[in-house]
Amino acid sequence: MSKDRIFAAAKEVLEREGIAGLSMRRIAQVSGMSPMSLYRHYADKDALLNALMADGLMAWEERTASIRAKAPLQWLERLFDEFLAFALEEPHRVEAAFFLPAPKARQYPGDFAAGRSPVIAMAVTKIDQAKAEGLLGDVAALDLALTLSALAQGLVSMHRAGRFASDAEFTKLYRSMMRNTLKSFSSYRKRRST
Amino acid sequence: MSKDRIFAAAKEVLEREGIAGLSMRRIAQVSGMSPMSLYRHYADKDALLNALMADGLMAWEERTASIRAKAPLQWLERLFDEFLAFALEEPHRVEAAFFLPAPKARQYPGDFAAGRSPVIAMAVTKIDQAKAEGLLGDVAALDLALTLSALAQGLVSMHRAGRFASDAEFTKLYRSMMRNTLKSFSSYRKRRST
DNA sequence: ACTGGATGTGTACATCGTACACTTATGTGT
DNA sequence: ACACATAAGTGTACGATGTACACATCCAGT
Repeated sequence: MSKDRIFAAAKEVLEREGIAGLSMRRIAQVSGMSPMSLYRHYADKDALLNALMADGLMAWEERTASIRAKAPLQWLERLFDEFLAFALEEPHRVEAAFFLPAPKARQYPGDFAAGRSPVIAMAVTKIDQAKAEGLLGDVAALDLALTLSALAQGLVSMHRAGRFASDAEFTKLYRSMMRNTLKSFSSYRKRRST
Repeated sequence: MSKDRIFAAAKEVLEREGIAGLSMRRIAQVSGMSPMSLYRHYADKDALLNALMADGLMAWEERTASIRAKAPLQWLERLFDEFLAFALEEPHRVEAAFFLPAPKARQYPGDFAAGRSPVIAMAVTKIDQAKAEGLLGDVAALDLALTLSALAQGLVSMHRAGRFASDAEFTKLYRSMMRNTLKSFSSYRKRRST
């Protein structure tokens, strides 16, 4: 199907020139078709971008699926390390998956509570597991999962906006922040702690 | 100076039609000048957007300056409540200030460590104060300030991307997350280097 | 009054998304 | 094998955008 050829071309352009380079005409050129032919397969540019977003999300889910860590807190650390790697290795993909205006994005709380995001669902499972083992204080699992996600995404969004002096600097900070935050929740008990 | 007229027009357009509506021609029309005359005062569109960003930042700094809370942790809570209010009341301004690709954005760690961001600097002061009062564990103040900022920004970026069912839902979650995170650091005591 | 820089403008071009009318390829029923 | 309907692909064109460039206008200092 030539729809695949178009999509492959879009991915190629995205990877090579970033989101800014993603014009219908450019994609058409790379795919070897005429610009208007894209519209036979995608309603409009947004539809194509949505497909790229879904693809980015899939790539992300595949990455997370390969995480092998039995201890729940370890798994969470690995998860966010993986997100960092994803952001550094395929920034355009991450951008498409997490930062593009996304009309069909999953919404909190409904979609997440219902487990429609496999990654968040897995994170929630791990958090519950950690709580059961007494490794985590009394926080709502979904809220904690979302907190960590928001933090990671916020850091990546800052990085993407040129807020860090270098990738190395960013990596160091991201790692330390995610770990500190996770740890701070580990020792957090609703009250009367210490 | 007609540069001011142009800038005022840009702000008006930003407020009324969002970033998407910000075209040179539209701004020119609102300012009552010809499109090309804008170039006499701003090198290009990016320069104008940069000015809008700086203005948004200024508005943010003014908002934070009005926070009256002597207890350091209270001040921090108020700070992030204010950020929420800013994001909900003037989303376009926030977008311009924090999410626009910003070539002259302040960078971590240099600019922040040097106190070039008044808000972060104040937050760091408050955190140190809280630490001195034994209200906070042993975390690097700047790192904590940045963690909280990243979290807030991540949440707002999710909201902006339509990830929450409603403003009310978002508000509830934002508040609870910021408070929980701050609280979790309050009782966090383990030692860890950056 | 003259002149030179500052300020404003009109025209034009490349690029973008995409509407629309058209041609060509493909598959189906007879 | 043929006719014909539908799918797939294309060429042309329009309106929007950023902005280069040559020109017009204005005003200060002589």
